[in-house]
Amino acid sequence: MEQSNYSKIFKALSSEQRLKIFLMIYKQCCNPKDQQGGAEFKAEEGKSCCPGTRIIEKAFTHVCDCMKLSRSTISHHFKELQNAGLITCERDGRNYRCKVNEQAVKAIRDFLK
Amino acid sequence: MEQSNYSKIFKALSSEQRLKIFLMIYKQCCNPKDQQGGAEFKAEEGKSCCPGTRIIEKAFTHVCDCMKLSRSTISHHFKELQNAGLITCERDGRNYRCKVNEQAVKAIRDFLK
DNA sequence: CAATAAGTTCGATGGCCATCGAATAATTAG
DNA sequence: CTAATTATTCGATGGCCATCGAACTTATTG
Repeated sequence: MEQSNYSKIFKALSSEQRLKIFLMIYKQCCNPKDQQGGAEFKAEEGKSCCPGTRIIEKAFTHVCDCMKLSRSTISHHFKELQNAGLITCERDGRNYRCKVNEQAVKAIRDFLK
Repeated sequence: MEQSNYSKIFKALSSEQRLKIFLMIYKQCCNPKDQQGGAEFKAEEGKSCCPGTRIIEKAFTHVCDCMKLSRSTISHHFKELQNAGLITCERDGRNYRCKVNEQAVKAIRDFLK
């Protein structure tokens, strides 16, 4: 991965609020046992597959419930995370379905290797 | 390491120019074989120790030679990298002696583990 | 259809930040 | 001491960005 892509990823994670949002999603995707109380913030039965591609239903709504930011700001942060390639989101009716992008996770892990 | 420290590190690396400076120093410290032509950008004989704590002499000057930025801007970037805990610098007379902070490198490697 | 719910888009705002050149300080060489 | 070299500090500037509320769109429910 090129330097400019890394700086995009790091820029996306340089906002403390956005980092928090990303880690909420990441932990649900990759370490479902580590969730801190947010019992509902969990992939639905039958919607998850292998670790790392677990799909989060109603991600937007749950993030809104957990943070003191306006919905428009959170919408903006989701967009930035998508633009940096960190997450992928789909609309499902009125709701959001989203997952962490494994390629980006691998890139972060390979940085400084 | 706490989330707010991670966002500081990522903020420091979110500027493309600053990322480039950090990687120049990092590669000299940790992978001296990987240098791209900058033959002079190398720890002096007898000044280096174990990998990861290799000391870079005249880092500031060499970075200035390699980048199209004013010296004042580069000075600013060095300060930001220090504030984020990524590098440590000392003055040695008129020159700069600097090295990568292993603790920060470890933190980056442990992110998403 | 009407009402509610979920996200998006827009415009404004305040603040931070990358960059520069100039002035300054500190050190070394002649 | 003087001149040259090296890096810092300062003030200005232009641009980007996090945040908000309001208006809007789309989808669901009754």
